[in-house]
Amino acid sequence: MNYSRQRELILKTVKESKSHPTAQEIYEFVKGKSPNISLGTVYRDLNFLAEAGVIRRIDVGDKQIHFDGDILEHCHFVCLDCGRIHDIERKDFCRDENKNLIAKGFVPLRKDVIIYGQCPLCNKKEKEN
Amino acid sequence: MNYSRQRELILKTVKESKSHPTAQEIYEFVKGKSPNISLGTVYRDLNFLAEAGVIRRIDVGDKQIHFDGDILEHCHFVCLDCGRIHDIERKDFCRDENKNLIAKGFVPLRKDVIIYGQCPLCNKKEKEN
DNA sequence: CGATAATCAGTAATGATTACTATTTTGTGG
DNA sequence: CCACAAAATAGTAATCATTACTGATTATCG
Repeated sequence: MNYSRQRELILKTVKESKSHPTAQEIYEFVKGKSPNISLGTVYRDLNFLAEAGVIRRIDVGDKQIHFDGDILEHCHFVCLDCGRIHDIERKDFCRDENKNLIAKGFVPLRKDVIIYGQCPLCNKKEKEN
Repeated sequence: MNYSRQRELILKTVKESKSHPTAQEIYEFVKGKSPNISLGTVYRDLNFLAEAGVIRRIDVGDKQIHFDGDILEHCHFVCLDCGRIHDIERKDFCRDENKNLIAKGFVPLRKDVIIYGQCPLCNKKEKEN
């Protein structure tokens, strides 16, 4: 039991892209291969795939959600000038963090680390039921 | 030269809050002290203060921007059940990361690290001009 | 005071995302 | 091969946080 034709196309597009595209950008690309695809379908399928864990959502605070086909652990560097999202390897981030980045020409200014999961209160509640 | 009365009130509200409130929540709170304040003013002043670096924006992907009066380096833990944003100390995050968190009852599932700054290309361009 | 700039309230506009509905596609069991 | 139920889709309308705009108000500083 595989994904539908459209969903497969959207998945392939995200997986093959290196640019962390938005839903709109993915829509514009897949329209070339499946001209009457709808934007709603792109959103629905992207959410489906993200929920299934085969792609990853990236929220960098530029009003649009970006998508990443690489679900292996890595960080992102967002350029405040051009807006591009660069992939950062784990080893270039933790321990002497900025050193490696700066050596590659990046100028890090600010960092956001967000962990998602279940908080102690909700975990306790769940265990009790 | 200080901030205006409204701006001061909004700053104080964010600084004294521990709950990482949204613009709407801040608006509702300050309305109690300055009843005819406008939502637009709250947004404008929050953006002004964030731009000035005295408060911090947090984008956790729940459609609303949250604000944090604590600008010292720390991470955030977002509960996928209740949506609450918990502060995480730096030392509880890096090195044996999850160990400390789990010991406190957190169940970490996913982590997003985003670094903001200038990318090598834009830095090069800037230097050339 | 008085001119000038900053700030504001209130409301309208924006734009990414989601919801909805009628139609089409798909898969399954006979 | 076919009928039929479930899933997916196109196209459009609705949502809703945020921003833009406008005319009025307030602060600043000579």
